[in-house]
Amino acid sequence: MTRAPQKRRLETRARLLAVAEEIVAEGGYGALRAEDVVSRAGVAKGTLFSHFRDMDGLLAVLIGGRVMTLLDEMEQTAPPQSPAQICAVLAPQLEFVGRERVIFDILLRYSGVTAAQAEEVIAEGFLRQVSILEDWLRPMQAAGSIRTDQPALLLAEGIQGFLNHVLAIWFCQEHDTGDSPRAALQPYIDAWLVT
Amino acid sequence: MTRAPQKRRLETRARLLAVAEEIVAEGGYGALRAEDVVSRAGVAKGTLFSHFRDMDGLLAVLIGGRVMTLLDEMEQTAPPQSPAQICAVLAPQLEFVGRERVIFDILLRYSGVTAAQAEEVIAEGFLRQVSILEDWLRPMQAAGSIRTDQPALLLAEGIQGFLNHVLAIWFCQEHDTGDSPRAALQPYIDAWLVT
DNA sequence: GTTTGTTATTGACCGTGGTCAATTTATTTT
DNA sequence: AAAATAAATTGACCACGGTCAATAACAAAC
Repeated sequence: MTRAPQKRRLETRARLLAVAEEIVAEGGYGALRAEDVVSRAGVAKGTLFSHFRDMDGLLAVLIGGRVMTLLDEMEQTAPPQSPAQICAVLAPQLEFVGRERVIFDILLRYSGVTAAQAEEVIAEGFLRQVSILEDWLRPMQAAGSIRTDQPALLLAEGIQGFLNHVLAIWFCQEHDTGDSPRAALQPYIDAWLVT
Repeated sequence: MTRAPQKRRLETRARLLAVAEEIVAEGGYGALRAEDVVSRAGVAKGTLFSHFRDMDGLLAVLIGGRVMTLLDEMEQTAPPQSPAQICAVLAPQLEFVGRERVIFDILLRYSGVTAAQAEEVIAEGFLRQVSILEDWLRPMQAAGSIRTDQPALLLAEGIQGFLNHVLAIWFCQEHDTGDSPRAALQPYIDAWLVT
């Protein structure tokens, strides 16, 4: 039987997260150093790693939070009615993840971690994204604007796959090319949802 | 004007690679330590990093070699005639990459590095895979066994995307479930290539 | 063979992530 | 309130990847 954490611990954790966000705001996720976090937060190094398994764990929490916000916003937009609109709605996420390679890495790594372990916001986020997509696709199927020969779930998961695919490519070509990941996404979605 | 490397350098490089392969054979890619490599190879640490940018660079060469072998084998099999056969032919690759997360990570990271920089076997491998797939899909399109409304190139690239997708999922669920990544791949390929 | 210039290797050194026995702080028991 | 138990924090310590000025090995020029 594990006890509830004491107030002090929650405060420490909050301070660590706040400081981390601050550092990220200044220099991006790639600039996050353990030493910096603990010194700014006024705690010892060990404390950080008693709150988060490792730096990736901390990153996962930070990034997971952002993802959740993005999903909230996504959920509140009007449901898209066509493949093109789906791409449009997904654009903010692509933009966010496309910003830094670390984000992409962390997302991929934590995307399916059994959410049994606390703080795995990311896994939850992925599931949520699929179910949001699914909820959009089903009406479109009913309206006959996309294919109906496959379950909406599979189509939704496939879209997620394509998202990762274009992002992977995006990070490889050192984005000197003017085209955005979103532009790359379009043809896949079109072909995938085709009537 | 850069000169050709001297014999000694080539020998050192060969020794480093040989030793690295040896260590990998013993404990997997995850067990590869710089210290071990250099001590077994009888060189100083700096030498290793004068031959390879970093550990990932070394891994990329090792893994790239394997991938190339797999592609060679894939190229020599009889061209598949159906989506199911495509999955079957891709199985060895899934099996290899699915073995260790590091493999997947490295592949993803180096998959599109401008092959201008030498030793980027992996980027080459990805392009090769797409073109092999493309060469298989075109006859299938001609035979009418798969969809013809999309260019073979896009279909090939999509397949690559699904490969990565199922692998990503595979690594998340800590593969305690009995199902292989290959089984997960099938429905996507079927839906993607559907007539 | 000696000098000069280039390539290859060296290894002490540093930055950073992560650990863990010891210590301090809080909570419960008597 | 004092003693006993548990939670939270500490910081010296280690492992490992990676750097770079110094040095050795080699090749070319004389």
